[in-house]
This record gives sequence, structure tokens and C-alpha cells, in this order.
Amino acid sequence: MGMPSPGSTFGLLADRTRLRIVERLRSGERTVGALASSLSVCQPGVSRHLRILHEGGLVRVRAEGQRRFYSLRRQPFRDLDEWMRDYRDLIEGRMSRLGRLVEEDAGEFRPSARPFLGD
Amino acid sequence: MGMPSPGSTFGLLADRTRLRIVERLRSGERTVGALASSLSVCQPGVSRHLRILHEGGLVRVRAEGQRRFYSLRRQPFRDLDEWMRDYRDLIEGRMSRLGRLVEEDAGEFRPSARPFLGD
DNA sequence: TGTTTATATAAAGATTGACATATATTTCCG
DNA sequence: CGGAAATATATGTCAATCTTTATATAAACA
Repeated sequence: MGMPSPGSTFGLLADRTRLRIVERLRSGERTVGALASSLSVCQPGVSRHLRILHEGGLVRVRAEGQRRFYSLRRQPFRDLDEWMRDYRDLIEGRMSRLGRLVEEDAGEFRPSARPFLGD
Repeated sequence: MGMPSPGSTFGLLADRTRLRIVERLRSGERTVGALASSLSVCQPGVSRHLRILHEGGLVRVRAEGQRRFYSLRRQPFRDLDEWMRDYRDLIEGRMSRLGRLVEEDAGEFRPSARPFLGD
């Protein structure tokens, strides 16, 4: 459990608030207060999520006086990108024969409670 | 809430078992039983996770007799790839000025319970 | 030193989510 | 038709997680 794997990164990004935090950090480092006010989330909430993100290796912190500047680390995103590479064939439509069989229906998608039966 | 967004996809992939299922499906469609035995997860468990994946739009189903063949849909992965595009600059080290300031430390990373103070 | 600002942690309640066991449904086959 | 195979659902339980409120720490400042 040294390096954060894509699997655990998914868990970090699965939370709505955390994802919004990460997207704010995409353009550069931010303080806790800046995040809290810009996201209209209470400060302890932001702190807690930042702690989780930090423990998960997604962000780093830099202290300057009383303020803490959080920013994204690149490694986990690099790992995510690497993980996605295995799905490039799927993404670009190049499927194995087995996959192609069902990929060709290409019909519209509609989620349903029942995988089948219901239209 | 129509199309599965990256955000919700992260939630789907956050679960260990579901991620393993998805990775099996990467090479083509599989039946529930095949997944259950190959992953050593009980069949109801696999069915349940497949239902969640289906409701989330990550997989489709094809019925053939008593068996159901599950396979990956490409759209959510395409969306994921698209989402990652916004992080390409970060991944490749091209950061905004603000980001670069902290990116340059490039020191080793070590998760800790306390974001600071510790070491 | 006392007060304000910025951030972290604690505690408690509510919600969600996973897992295992048992059972129902559908299809195949003799 | 009756049994077996494949898959889905229901239920009860347990653990993890999020949210809020209150409080603690730590630095800045007057």
C-alpha cells in the first residue's frame, strides 16, 4: 500500500465534494478557506476531505503562515492515465472478436432497474 | 442524470470487486457464472455488482438462453478519457505558474495522518 | 498578552454500501 | 411435466462514510 493505485484513487474521486475540490485545484494551489467559500462547503468539511485526499496521495500541502496551500500531485493522475491506456482499444472501438459481437449493436442506452425483461 | 458522468463512474469503479469485474470484461463479454468462478466471489454478489454496473451504464447485457453475457459499454470510458484530458497538463508537467511553484519541489511523497507537523 | 484569523480535530447521528444466506425466476432438457 | 442449471432478488447485519456542531491548535497582530 505504498503508492496510491488507480483503484483507491477512484474511491477518492467518488465523493462529489472531493471531486469538486480536485477540479478547483486543477488550475493551481488553493487555501482551505478559498476552497470552502468557493464551494459553499463548511470549512471543517473541506479540511476533512483535504485530509482524505492527502492521505490518499492526491494532494500535497504547503504551509505559509497560518494558511495551508493545497495542490494536486501529478503521480496519481499519471497512474490513472496509465490505467486508462488498457481501455484505449475499447474507447476507440477496436474490440476483440468477442467484444465486437456485442459492441456492434451500438444501440442507445437506457439504465433500468432490471437488466432485462423491462424493454 | 441521464448520461453517466465521470463522477458517478468513479463511484462504480471504487469498489474492489466491481473494478475486478470491469477488468475481466475488458477482454470481452462474460457470463455471470464465469465471472463468479474466476473471481471467487459468490454468484449473488457478482449479480448484484453487475446490476449496479448496469444501472450506472457501464455494462450492457445480452441474454442467450439461461445465460446472460455482460460486456463493457464504451461511452463511460470515453467520458473518463475526456475528463482526464483536462489533467493532461498536470500529468505531463506543464503547470500553470501557481501550480509550478509547488510542483517543483518534486520531493518524495509519504502519506501521513497529519498533513503537516509530522516530519 | 489578548484577540482575531485560519485551519484542524472530535463527537454524534444518519445514511449508505457491502456481504452472506436463502429463495425466486427463467430456461433447458429428458 | 419435472428436475437441473443459470441468474436474479430479498433480507438481515456489519462496517464505512458523510455531515454538522463544537472545540482545539497555531499563527498574526495590535
